[in-house]
Amino acid sequence: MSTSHDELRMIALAEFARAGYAATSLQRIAELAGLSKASVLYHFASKEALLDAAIAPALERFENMVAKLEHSDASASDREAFIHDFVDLLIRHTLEVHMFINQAPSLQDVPVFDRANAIAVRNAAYFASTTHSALERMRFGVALGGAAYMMASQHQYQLEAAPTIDETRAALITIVTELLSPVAVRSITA
Amino acid sequence: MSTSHDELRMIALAEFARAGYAATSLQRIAELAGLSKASVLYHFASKEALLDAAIAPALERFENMVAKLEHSDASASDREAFIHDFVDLLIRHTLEVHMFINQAPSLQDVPVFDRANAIAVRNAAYFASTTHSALERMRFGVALGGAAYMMASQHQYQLEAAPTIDETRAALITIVTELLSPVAVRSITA
DNA sequence: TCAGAAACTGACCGATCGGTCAGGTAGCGT
DNA sequence: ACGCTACCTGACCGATCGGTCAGTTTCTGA
Repeated sequence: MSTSHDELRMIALAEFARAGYAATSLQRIAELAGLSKASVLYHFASKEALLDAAIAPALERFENMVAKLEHSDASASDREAFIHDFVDLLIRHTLEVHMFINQAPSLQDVPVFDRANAIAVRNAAYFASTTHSALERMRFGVALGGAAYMMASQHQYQLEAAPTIDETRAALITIVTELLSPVAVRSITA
Repeated sequence: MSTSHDELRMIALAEFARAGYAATSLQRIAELAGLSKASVLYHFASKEALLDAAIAPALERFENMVAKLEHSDASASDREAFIHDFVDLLIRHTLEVHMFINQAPSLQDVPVFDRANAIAVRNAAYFASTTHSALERMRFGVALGGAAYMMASQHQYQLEAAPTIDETRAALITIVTELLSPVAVRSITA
């Protein structure tokens, strides 16, 4: 039925992520979909509504993850489960993550990005609350931010051999687990 | 003499970083500087030239760092020196880093961002060449990307106690050093 | 003092933006 | 065959964009 509707959502997401929300015109999306600009605005009330529809599903998933984490008993297995969910989110919603990493600050006035920012902050606040060490907090930030940035920007750094999805997933889980281990014994060789 | 010139460069950098290059109009920059739009274009031939002037210094510094690293003998002390330089760059040129992290993909057609991307890729290529492990490569990416993302986005995650510059520097150096240690012994507690 | 350079400005240009609207067209249940 | 609805369109709107230009003010060095 609403194939155009879904198609537009997917096209818009890809183009918003590739070229940026502000730099992507409705005209451009219409061309990519083989429609007129007026048709795009028939399916979505505004450009902002289109953005909302494009990233809301991933956003809700992230919201649920954080909510689950906040209501957990802070056990190691809960944290482990979160890491798996988080990495899975990065892999399955790379475009949305790309958008958030690369455009969130510029789009503070767009409501759906406000929501995304709020959840990211809640997530950061949860991890920050589990330690009093500034170093530890920074480690959390580098872990989650770095993993997200890595997925979002992977393509522009890939030289030859691109790792498979499974390799990527395994590596990210390993690295994030290392950095998020609250009292890990870390032996560093200079 | 050219106080307006430098002032415009700094204002533009701050606003480009805060709101995004595409979303920042020359009119807006002119207002912030207390000048007319035409005056802005008197000092800089175009909006793009203004962007170039704003981020070129940081870019050249990064270029020199990578060049030095490439011509080093790959000793541990060279890598250590690079890490210090890199973290220092993140701290001293936070706005430019912010711009690169958050807007590089959207601005591929702007020459100066092409240059920045090219250097980042060269940097990634150097570290990738020092190992055959996909996990190790990913660790490098998370370390450098995560540290940069952390500095660029720190402010939106800061809840109450903001760490001092020195704390931030020390923490970042520690974390990046850990992740970049090629054959580090890593003991992880589950 | 005065000429020329540097700094600055308002008015204007074509292009493009997001969004509106009146109307056309295709499919479908009856 | 009919009417209703969903889908789609070209033409148009006001606003804003980056950039140009002719002309004015301000600064400066001889």
